[in-house]
Amino acid sequence: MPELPEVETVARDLQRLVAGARIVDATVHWDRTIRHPQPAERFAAEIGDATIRRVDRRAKTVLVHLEDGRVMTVALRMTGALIVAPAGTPPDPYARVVFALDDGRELRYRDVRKFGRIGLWPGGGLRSVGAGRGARSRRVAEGAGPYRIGEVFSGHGPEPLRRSFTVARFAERLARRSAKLKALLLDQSFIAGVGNIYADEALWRARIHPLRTADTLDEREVRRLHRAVRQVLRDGIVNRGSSFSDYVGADGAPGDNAERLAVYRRTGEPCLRCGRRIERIVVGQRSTHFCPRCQPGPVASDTT
DNA sequence: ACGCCTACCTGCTTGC
DNA sequence: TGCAAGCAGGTAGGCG
Repeated sequence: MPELPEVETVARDLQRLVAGARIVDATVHWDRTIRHPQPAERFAAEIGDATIRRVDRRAKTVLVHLEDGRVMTVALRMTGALIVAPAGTPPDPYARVVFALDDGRELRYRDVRKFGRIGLWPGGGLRSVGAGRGARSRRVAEGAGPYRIGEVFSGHGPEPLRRSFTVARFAERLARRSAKLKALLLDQSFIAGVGNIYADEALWRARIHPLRTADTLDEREVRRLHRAVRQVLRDGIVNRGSSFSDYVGADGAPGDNAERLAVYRRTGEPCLRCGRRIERIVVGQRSTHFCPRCQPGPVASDTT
């Protein structure tokens, strides 16, 4: 999907474009886009006539805060996009939910692959977006109904761009885990917002092999990885995100970051640091790109 | 805790 | 040209 930088770009665009606008109508073209607790049939009625106060982001989810305190969450997953269309823009066959605004514009949720989900939550208590198995088992353990706010939004790891995400905190979390770094960076309960593109980019930047396990990093490597994760995400935001096929900002324009990536989808091309050809392997069923020279292999002792 | 698998969807690219 | 296989930015959930 859109990863952290793409979602951040969309949220900032929306804040600029639709904060203060009123939603006067909503049309759901694909029911399953609407997740619990609002059945799709009721969603349009529930959201109708709501004014948008503010738009921001948590992990990879766009949060649309309404004046009455309720929050609409939009998880874009793989191909979701939120686009503000000026009045008179021709309909989009991939628009799954369309919000009519009071000034004639439309806020369109477009999603070719239909993986994305939109929720509408009561005010007060929305804190963080649930991720991983932990979130569900916690709900069960507490005996709460499914999707009670607070539980739904409780499973995410730290936001990597916050000041509270320190090297020390990262080091402590890494030391407790024996998983491969690539898999760990993709785990939203470990760190929020990193996806396949930025995981590969961060590891290349830190000069660490994707198959290294978390608890084998020394202090300097942890520091490099911490810096690298933050830097690739910040660069992504500055460049308005990485576009390959579907991702666009809320203004409908693709981002500029894809052409600046060092390894992602650059298999066989020269490493920007050393010239060696970039390799592609599969880790946890995900495409993984790295430079075999700059990012030396995890084990040298197997055969010796 | 972790790895592996399937499912959810559609469209584009690649290879025969 | 046609057609099938493989691939894609994410994540939930089941099993071992």
